[in-house]
Amino acid sequence: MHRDGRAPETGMTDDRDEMPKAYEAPEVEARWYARWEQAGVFEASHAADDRRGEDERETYTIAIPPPNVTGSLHMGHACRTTFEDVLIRHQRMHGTDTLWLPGTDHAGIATQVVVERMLARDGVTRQELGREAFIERVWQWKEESGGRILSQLRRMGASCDWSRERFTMDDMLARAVREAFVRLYEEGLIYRGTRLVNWDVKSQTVLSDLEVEQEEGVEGEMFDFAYALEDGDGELVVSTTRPETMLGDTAVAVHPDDPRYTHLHGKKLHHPFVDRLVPIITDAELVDPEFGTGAVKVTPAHDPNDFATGKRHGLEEINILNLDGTLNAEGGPFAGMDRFDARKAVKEKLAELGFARGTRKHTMTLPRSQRSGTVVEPLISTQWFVKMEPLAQPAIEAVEKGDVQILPEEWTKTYFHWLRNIQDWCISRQLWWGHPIPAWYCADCEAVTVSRETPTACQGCGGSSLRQDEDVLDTWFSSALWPFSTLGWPDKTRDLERFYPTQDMETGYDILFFWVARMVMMGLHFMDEVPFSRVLLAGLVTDERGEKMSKVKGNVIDPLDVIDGCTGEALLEKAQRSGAAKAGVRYLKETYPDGFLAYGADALRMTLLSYSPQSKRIALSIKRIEGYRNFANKLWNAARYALMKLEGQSAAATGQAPAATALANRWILSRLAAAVETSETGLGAYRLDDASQALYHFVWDELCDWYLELSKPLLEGDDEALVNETRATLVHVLDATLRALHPMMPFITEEIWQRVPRAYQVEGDFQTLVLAPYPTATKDGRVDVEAEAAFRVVSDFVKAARTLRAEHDLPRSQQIEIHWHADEQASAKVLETEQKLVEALTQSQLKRETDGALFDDPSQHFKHAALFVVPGLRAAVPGVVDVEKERARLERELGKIEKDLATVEKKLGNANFMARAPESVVAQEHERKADFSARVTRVRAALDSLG
RNA sequence: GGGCGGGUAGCUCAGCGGUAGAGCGCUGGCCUUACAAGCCGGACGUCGCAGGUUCGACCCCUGUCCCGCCCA
Repeated sequence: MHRDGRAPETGMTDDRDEMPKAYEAPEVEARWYARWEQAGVFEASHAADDRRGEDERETYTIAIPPPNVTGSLHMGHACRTTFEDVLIRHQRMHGTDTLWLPGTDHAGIATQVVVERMLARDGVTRQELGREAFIERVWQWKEESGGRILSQLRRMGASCDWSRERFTMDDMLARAVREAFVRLYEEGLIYRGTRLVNWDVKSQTVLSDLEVEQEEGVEGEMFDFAYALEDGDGELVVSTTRPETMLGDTAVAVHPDDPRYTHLHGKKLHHPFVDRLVPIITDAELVDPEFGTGAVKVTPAHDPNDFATGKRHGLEEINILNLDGTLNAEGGPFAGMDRFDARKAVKEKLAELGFARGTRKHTMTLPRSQRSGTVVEPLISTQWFVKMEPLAQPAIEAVEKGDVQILPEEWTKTYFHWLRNIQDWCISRQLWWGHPIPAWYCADCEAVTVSRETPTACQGCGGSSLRQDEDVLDTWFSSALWPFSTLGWPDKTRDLERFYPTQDMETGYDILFFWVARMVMMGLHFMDEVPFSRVLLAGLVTDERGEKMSKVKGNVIDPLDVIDGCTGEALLEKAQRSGAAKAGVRYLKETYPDGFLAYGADALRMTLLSYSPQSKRIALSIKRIEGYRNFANKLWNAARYALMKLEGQSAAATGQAPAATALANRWILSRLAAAVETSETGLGAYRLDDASQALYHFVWDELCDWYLELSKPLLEGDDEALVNETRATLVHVLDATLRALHPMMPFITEEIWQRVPRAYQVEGDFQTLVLAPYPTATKDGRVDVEAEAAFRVVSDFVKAARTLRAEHDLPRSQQIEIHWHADEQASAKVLETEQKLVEALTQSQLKRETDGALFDDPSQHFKHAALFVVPGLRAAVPGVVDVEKERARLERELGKIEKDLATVEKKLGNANFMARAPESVVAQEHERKADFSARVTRVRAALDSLG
């Protein structure tokens, strides 16, 4: 803050040439996206472009993981969007024809629920409205508010090709879905079957195995009850966590070798509520004699294990449930009751009849619907399935052969494991909103007609009373086709030809099965080619404690809140509105009492990039975002400085490293080369953390902390050639840095770049950084080993002098004299040449001493001198020292060096080490030993001479 | 029960056979005309525990204890 009470200079100005002292992200970011989009710079080549001549550019394509159309941006999206945008922008700047294809997913259940809820407010149910009108209504909703998330992606800076935006319910994609369904059906890979499926009672639809989540560690209750033997002689006690299912019991199983029950084999039990005899069967697979009573009730229609048992023994499957979770007529006296009420009633009734045998606590796993959260009921139903095994095999091979690479690699195992144990995929859903199943049933015969177009006649009997299947397809079925359906498949379009297969698929590991694996299968099946060559899996974004973000916990951080800022009150209000629990609200209040400042999209992007992709968890820390906001400000101010120095001068960036003779200029170009190199390697290997860190470190620690400071004395000098060279270097390094950083921080870099004087042009009329060439280590930087070594002499010297100043409380305002002596010619030369720079950075006058002996007994020659020793150099600052302080300082330093020396000596004294360690390692240790002992000698001499 | 990760500075996390790192936090000094959202310094680690391999282990192997996730 401004402590002198001056008015802040940070206000927005109309004049954009005026750069405010502090960077204002919201103001800048608001301006750029629309300009980019209008100029069409994000668009990939179109068919029309081909006619202008051969477009020989390589292509690079990412199909966006389509977010739910009902959704709004959360941190997971923000994270993926950033990663993808960085990859895309980077490729684009390399001149590649890049396509980032955006769109949304129709999200069957979620969307239907949203619209039903709206209808409920008007007191209407979807059933009252009717199917057609309801779907009409969903479309209307989609048009009005469905695209919110897409505008939020824009706010993140996502450089998608909006001219190719898709929606999984578009006609084009619907056609692809029908085509895929019919083909798979014709190939025998889609079939209709009666199976035990997962039923979501609340949403009233079947779910695939993947949509069922197992809630572990639930405190439940094990209930024991007895079945009376038919012949009236004794009973058999069974246990269950779901007493109501006993109404569907069609057997009780015991282990064939269990001596306790041998006498019961083949006997029958009397069912207390329904008119049925329940046989006692023996089954070694189902029954664990150690568990409970060793007798297991069997309900084939409502439990997967019992279902299998039923098949083995030819048991009757009795469904006791209605689709809404109430008991049907099979429930006898309990018919019509809700499943949970029935559970209670059954227990009570059994107790009444004297069959209850007690309860005990039992920890269990509950299957819950991923969508509605309700407990899923297994029940028997006729549904459509995809036969997975034949599809899975090629998908396994694709990864084995390396046609698809999964990163981080450890996920490969998980991928294989799932595909090798794959179950058939239930794809029908009892919803209204979704792709209708292209199957028709005949009123006159048993035949099913599956067809691309609405059929007029039954394929079986030729009759015309056809009724279409009322179900729709699992949303993931259409998503599985996404990489090619979005490009026009089944037509052989120009885009399909040019952009399929895509290169990278970047998404959260949580949908590796849901989506990634299925896309690989479908891509291989329909296109004969993998849909993408790399799968990049990102971790889960959690709060800073590492806990999953959830509305109830109140720890959801909305990306837009950290981008544009949000007050503490607004934050609390939002959390409460979306159903945060008390503890959640408290957490929020304590953790972010003041809400969030407007950190900007660039800062959020850099933050997300900084986390290692190896980690399964990204514990997002606001402090870290703040750090990158500060980084943006740093960059801004570095630019302000550079542009100020360049104002009115002719220096301009050429897109090429200028010739440089001065050490500082040579050094920064060499560091630039290193930074670009590291960044490029990171980008290529999907180590965006390494890439962003390299540039961050370059900008802050090298460009700002050293180069800009060094440039000050250089630019103030009177050697005109040197001044020009420095200006040229300054403008070039700034320009190259902005280009390097642009994929990560698109907004601020563009804003600055527009003001950088440039002598090169970007193709097209609109001069934008989006299309500027990405820097390379060889063109924009220049590796200069010699300069780096020389620079190390300067920086070691400067740092030692600064430390000395700090330790002796020598204020900056106090000029000091530094007498120095170099033991090596090289160091001496560097210090001589760079004397002015060193003097400027240390606020001192340097005096070279040619006689090294002076430093053997320094106090004889330098009165009250503070001393420092750096590799190859010794120095004394006379007249500043408190003898005791200096002694303490030197002793500390001596201690450190001696410790290092001891370690090295021990190593070199080890015969085994000398005999077996590689030569280079031994040589290195020798070198270190020489260095350490030289320094020890010198510091000792300094200490001794203190007297 | 099977599988996969993780346990490194106060916090969040990199590193992974040859001198333990970053950011934040802590701390001392600075309003130095690019930046106090900053500058110049400093302190802080038996790298979960126990064995083993190796000249040398935070890193490889074995066991073990915690924590998380996925699958049954």
